[in-house]
Amino acid sequence: MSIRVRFAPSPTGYLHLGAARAALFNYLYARSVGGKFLLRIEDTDLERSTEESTRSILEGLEWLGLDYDEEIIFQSDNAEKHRQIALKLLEEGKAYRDFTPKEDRANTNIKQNIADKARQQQGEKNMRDNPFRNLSKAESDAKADAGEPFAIRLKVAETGKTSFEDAVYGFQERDYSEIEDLVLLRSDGHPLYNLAVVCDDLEMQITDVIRGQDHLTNTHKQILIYEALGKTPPRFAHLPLILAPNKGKLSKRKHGAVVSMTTYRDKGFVAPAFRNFLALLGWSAGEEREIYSLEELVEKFSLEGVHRNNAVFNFHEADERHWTDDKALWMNAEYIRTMPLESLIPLGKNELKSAKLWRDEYEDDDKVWFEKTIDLIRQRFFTLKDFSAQGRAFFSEDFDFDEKAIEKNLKKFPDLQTWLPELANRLETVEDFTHDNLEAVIKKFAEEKGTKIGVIMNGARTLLTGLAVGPSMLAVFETLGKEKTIRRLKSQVAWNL
RNA sequence: GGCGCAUUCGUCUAGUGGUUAGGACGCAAGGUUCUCAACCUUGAAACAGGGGUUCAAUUCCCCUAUGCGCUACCA
Repeated sequence: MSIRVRFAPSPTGYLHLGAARAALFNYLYARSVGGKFLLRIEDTDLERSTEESTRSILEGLEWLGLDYDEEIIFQSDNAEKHRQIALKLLEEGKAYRDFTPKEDRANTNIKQNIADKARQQQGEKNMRDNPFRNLSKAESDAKADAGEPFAIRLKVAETGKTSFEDAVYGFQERDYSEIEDLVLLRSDGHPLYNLAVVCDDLEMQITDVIRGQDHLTNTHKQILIYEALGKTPPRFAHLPLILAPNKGKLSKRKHGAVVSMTTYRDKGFVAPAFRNFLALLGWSAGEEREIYSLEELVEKFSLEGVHRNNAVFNFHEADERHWTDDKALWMNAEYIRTMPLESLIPLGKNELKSAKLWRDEYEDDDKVWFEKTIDLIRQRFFTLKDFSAQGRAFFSEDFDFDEKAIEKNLKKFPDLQTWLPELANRLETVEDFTHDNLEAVIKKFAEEKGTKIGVIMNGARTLLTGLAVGPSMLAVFETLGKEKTIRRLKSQVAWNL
């Protein structure tokens, strides 16, 4: 049977880091073995699920280039089937009705409550002490017929243990005494997660379940359901978690935008770069290398290469320069300056468009110029945003002057206020406005003025680009062209700021 | 509290019963340069602790510590 895996997010927010990586690993695994990568939206939590989230998740997957096979399954569509299956288990005596009134839980600190409760009743807990567990069928039916509300619980055997071989964590075993009679169907008739997952995975013919390690212990419960259903469980592979810098849980609520896929898209990340980064969080090919194309990841990926220990996503909230993981930032810059120019062009276009700097000539009469310019300035950029920010002066006359640059490169050398317009006149005479010719003229000019060439160049840089940093000035002159170069050198705007 | 999982530089990680414990990011210093990146060179930086097993343990076993997860009529 061919391999079938699924990514099954619940639509309660945007696609976050951990989920994205789970999706990526599923995708890589499926592609590497020639299997199918399916998508299932687990929207059974009606209160928290939103269509907006679903859309956001799909966008995130699309951005990462993780295309799925077949139709998307919405778990809520299958609720009735799940209910029937629970009823069937009840019928077969593998589950029972629990008439215990539903406990109202305050949703805050719920985990804490559970732990506290467990602490109080330590030693005396018995997972099989439900008074309705051994009710006769007649009695149970009678109560149900009388309209008493009930949940359906799986009847877990008194003794024994479940076990499975996890592809990442190895052999796992759990004693039945550690597993409660889990609820399959709520008293309001809604199927619960563990039941729904098992039913859907069965229906979708999933062969390998690859998901976060937070489900490792849930797996035992699910195996119990598979057994009750008389089905063979799929193979399981659990992934280590991605933690916050304090090694705590990385959460949407606490960490916000830094864990959202859309943030990276909107902040100018190149999708293949971020995907590459994500792949290396919890997996390695066992070689000293970090740049991998999607094809290479597919080729190299294996579950054996997945780690068992959690990874820290190392960002610094307070530090603007290190707002997200340094390695992600570095990788993005690496991609921007080394990816094939033709792949970068559309991304640059996109960025300029959204900054309202795009002109159609860039694809037409000025195509060559545009591509050359992108190629020139990409060398020192970290994100696509830089094309419209630091790169603005190349595409627009309307750019800002950096105060520090003015101070450092212009005002510190007052002579430049007359020299640079003078240089402009000199450049006017240059017929062939290219690197070598410009260099000769400027060198000579600097010598005449008895100043270092750097003073001239940096002053010019600030007048031409508004910045203190940037590409080699000879390249900038050439790229901007004679007319703009001369105009900007003569402009007194910066001097008056 | 119970159960489970984990533990190599700050972070991502490689690795082996005998290694100068390797790489990457970040950081620092130097070189190069018209600036800043890039690039090159160099540097600081790790096997959680304690017991075993062994001629030898970072590697195998146990314990402790720490972290994380699960322990819901959430997913």
